[in-house]
Amino acid sequence: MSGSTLKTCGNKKYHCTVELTLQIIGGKWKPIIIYHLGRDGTLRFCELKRTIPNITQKMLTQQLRELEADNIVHREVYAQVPPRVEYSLTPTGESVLPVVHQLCEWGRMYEEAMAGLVREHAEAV
Amino acid sequence: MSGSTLKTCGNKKYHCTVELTLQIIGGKWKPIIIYHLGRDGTLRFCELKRTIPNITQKMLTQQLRELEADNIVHREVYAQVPPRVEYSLTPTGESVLPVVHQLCEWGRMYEEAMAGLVREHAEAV
DNA sequence: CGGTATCCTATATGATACTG
DNA sequence: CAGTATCATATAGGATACCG
Repeated sequence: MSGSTLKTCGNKKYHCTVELTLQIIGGKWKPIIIYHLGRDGTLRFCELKRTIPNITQKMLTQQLRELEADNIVHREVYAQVPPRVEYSLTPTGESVLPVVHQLCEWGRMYEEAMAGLVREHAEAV
Repeated sequence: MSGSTLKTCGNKKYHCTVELTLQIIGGKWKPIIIYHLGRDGTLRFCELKRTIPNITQKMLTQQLRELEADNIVHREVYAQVPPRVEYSLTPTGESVLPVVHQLCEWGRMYEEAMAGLVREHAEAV
């Protein structure tokens, strides 16, 4: 961990594998996208957009393209008018689901723990 | 997950708990710092600095202060000349170790899988 | 030794308008 | 519907110099 030699994987440069993982799933919207694709299996662009209300079209496109380049997400284009594009997780994408869920789970525990500390402090006063 | 209501925990704002977790441990150097404190128990500032060769003094200080504010790291100051400051994980900080390790582990698997894909491709050509 | 302070660059994210 | 293109802003990260 954290040696000074720079490694490469695809387009990513990193020193240790935590960094690599965070470069792949660490974007503001990426874990959310992965989570929903993991839950729903396949979603169209507009469905993802509706599911994640605050995301802009630009960010959704961008993050999906990066996830696709990193072999996390599969993009299936149907030659129709109007166009239909469906997104789903690749096997590699599915392998990262437990990681995303653990991030979620730890955050939930942390949330509660901090709420507890605040309560204790309030009672002490 | 990903509702549009903004939650608050300490100084952090987030929609879902993945975001919260990544705000806490997602900095460029934070997982590395946590990892080393998890392995070594207690480290002085200069020891951390030496252990993470590429980090600047400013970033190390900054990330440590944020981790301290988030109750991940404990900072113990000894009133001496020259000064001596020791850092260690809080119980909350220790609870995040498995998460960091899993990020590490998934990255390692991903690394190998991608190397495998590249090899296959090379053989096919 | 363990920091601050200042300045600067790079990257991430966002708002808005337009398009096949 | 599923995008692009452009412009603007915010935040992260870094180089360097100085300090008790």
